[in-house]
Amino acid sequence: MPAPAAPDAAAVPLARLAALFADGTRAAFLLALLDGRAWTLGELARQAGVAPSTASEHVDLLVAGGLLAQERQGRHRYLRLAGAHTAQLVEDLAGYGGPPVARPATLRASAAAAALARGRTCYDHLAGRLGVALTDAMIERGLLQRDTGFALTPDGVRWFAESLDVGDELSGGSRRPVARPCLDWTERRHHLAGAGGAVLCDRLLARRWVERIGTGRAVRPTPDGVRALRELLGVDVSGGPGAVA
Amino acid sequence: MPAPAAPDAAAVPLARLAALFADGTRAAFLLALLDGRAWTLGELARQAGVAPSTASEHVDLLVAGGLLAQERQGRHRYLRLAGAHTAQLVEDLAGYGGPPVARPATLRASAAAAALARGRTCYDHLAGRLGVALTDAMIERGLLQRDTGFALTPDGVRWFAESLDVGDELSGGSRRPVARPCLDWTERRHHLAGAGGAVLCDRLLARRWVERIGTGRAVRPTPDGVRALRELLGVDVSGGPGAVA
DNA sequence: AGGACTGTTCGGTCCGGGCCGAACGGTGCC
DNA sequence: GGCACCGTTCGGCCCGGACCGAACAGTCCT
Repeated sequence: MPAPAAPDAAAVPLARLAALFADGTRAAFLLALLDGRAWTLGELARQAGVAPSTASEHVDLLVAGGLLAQERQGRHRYLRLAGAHTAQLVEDLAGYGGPPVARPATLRASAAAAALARGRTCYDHLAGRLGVALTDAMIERGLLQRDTGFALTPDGVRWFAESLDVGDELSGGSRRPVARPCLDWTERRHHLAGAGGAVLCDRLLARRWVERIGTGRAVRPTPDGVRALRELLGVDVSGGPGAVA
Repeated sequence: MPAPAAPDAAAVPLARLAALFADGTRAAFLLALLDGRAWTLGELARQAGVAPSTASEHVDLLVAGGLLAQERQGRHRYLRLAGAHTAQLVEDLAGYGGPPVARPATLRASAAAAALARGRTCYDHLAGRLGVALTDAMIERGLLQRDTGFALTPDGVRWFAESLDVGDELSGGSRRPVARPCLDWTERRHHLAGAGGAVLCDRLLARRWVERIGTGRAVRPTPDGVRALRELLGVDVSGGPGAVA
């Protein structure tokens, strides 16, 4: 009946897990990776402002701790969050503001989350159901190939040029891959990232086929956009009943 | 458009928060406090196996970090989690097992959570809807007073003696307070703790008016218990439709 | 008043770990 | 093959912080 003398055995694992977050550099890595992209080690190091050697050690810890998944491609080491569960935990910690202050109206919060699930930007491209729908449509129409990592087909390059007035941005001038898959936390599916994904997002925003909601990452297709995308890709991005205010 | 050179400003606060969890002793404190009781500093120190001076410093950090709330009473320093939001975060971290392995059947998990919300032991007394219902009933019938901190009325002492065969366990022989409020995370309301809460839980279990479900903290009233508690306190603890397997 | 007990402060020790630079190995490109 | 680039390993530095014991302050009980 008195206090159990055995210190809770779960304490050590908890502390070990928390220690992975308890460093500014690692926290910066995790927050950066929250966008769902796979970053290279060098990108992470630059983002956090540390030497590559330092970043390498941090990444080792995060991978060993199960928070990050890695994929080596040639001389690059791509890192991404280990899964949606991990992203959730990062967001929980990052979003913790302390309990005493009035909680931000649960209704508003869940509405905001739903908006993000429908459509949002992920770094510089489109994600959420909108991003996945566009990617699926491009694959279906032979504009995009889904081997290991996405690849734009010749038809795809032509489509970008003719339908979206894209010039030489996709001719490989930059070092950045033209098409790369990006895993979506809400959809748990891949969508188009890379230079192609970025230029797609850029053009859709420029033509006001997609517009930002408020100041955050959430976006939604406009009526014009719904029409145009149905024409161009045969896809319905209206989001179903009740999706647009 | 390239990587933003500014390291995410949220990284430092995140790391600072995580650092509070990133120590075995502090983690043990937080896990112990997860039961919703307010512990004294000495209890926490003994539980975690550290010197009081060490515990004092840890508690300072946790309070300053907003994870713990404190209340000084005489020579005691009572500590409890700062709120339900905090408890949620502790549980999220403690329950993180890594995403790659198959999630433990969400159905089972939510069923277990529901069982805990209905009724459970909280250290040595009853919590959940069951604990709150019993406490409310005792207050309504004048057995318990709710000033600052609970107090057992003379009627309450008599009720314990006559209805539950409680002898001198409540006559202040021990140093422990007879009645103390304990905040419930699922209900966000107070229920009876202290020696009175402990003896109540003890008797109800002994008479098999309440029984444990499996090996954890979850409990449920038995059919006998539902009958007896309706008679003794005029309270319905059947838990509504579908509450009992 | 005295004694028992709870918690705090302070000094001192010690270990872990975050950081860098230098050297090295692997990969891809010309 | 040569060269640029990406990442890793290793040694070394240094700071933060976890811990204890001793001394002290405050509270409660007798």
